Amino acid sequence: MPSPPEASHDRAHFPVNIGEASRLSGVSAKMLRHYESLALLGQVTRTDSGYRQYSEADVHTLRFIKRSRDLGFSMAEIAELVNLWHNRRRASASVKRIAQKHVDDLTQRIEAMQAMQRSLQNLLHHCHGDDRPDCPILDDLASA
Amino acid sequence: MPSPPEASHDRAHFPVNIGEASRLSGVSAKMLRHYESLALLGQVTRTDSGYRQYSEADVHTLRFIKRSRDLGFSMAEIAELVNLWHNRRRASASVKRIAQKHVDDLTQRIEAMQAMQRSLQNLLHHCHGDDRPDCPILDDLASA
DNA sequence: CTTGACTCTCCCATCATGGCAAGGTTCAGA
DNA sequence: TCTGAACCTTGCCATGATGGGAGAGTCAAG
Repeated sequence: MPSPPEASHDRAHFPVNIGEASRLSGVSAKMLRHYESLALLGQVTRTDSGYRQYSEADVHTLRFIKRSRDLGFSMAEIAELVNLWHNRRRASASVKRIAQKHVDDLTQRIEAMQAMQRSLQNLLHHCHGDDRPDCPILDDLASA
Repeated sequence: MPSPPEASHDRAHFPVNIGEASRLSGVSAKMLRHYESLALLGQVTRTDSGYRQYSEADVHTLRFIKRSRDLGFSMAEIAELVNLWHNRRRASASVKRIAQKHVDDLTQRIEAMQAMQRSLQNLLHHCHGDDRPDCPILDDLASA
């Protein structure tokens, strides 16, 4: 008879230890502890010997956090999003406001980087890049 | 007779203290000390009482650093660039290589951020953003 | 001499993440 | 039952570029 398999990549039986929660969520164990210290997961239960025990709901929340990080939200924003997610009386406008602000931040940062890129590509274009010392890139950095 | 004016925004007479070097270069005094600890400025001379004294050449180098930071180069890259700038036997290819790598880095980061932006704008588009709780943004974060 | 502006060094904080060390726990196999 | 591997714990330090502040010393003008 096959006893419960404990396999990492298979259906886990909950609650799970931190390593398994990490594998299931794609978040490193280090970050799991960190998120806990940021109070993103509420009370994480422990075994008698102190091991953290993650429920299926915890892992769900961790996946939510992971996805939010992948979209570039800061931990402060994610804390807000998780709260809204867990609050059935939220207004979708609150969520949209956070997301819109993040998009605006991204837009600004992208534009700043594109401006750098334009300047640099202009300089690159003028630098012959051989073994001679003359270099319009350095000239620009030194004088602009 | 007007004695030397020491004016911040006028022609300074060198060497200058850190505050004046900061104003002339646009780099904060805090960062001047930091750059010194990174050995970007060589030996900064001191008065008997320990005040730093910046030469005109130092301020020129600081402007170079400032401009490089504004273009997004890391301090490690800037250290290389400053060395090349001060080395008359440099090959412009060395400079171009650094700049090209930086442009490639920027390209990658911009693309990553644009990908985030596309996803987010798609989600924003579907969220009505009113006082009802239904929210496709949260749905996506929770399930994707 | 006093006062205010300036400077000095040192320490701490950011933000999300990784690494390491020293020690305790769990479980499977011999 | 013992042992070793694999796991977990806490705690500290590091990143990169920057800012803030404390406590003390310096300088120049009044």
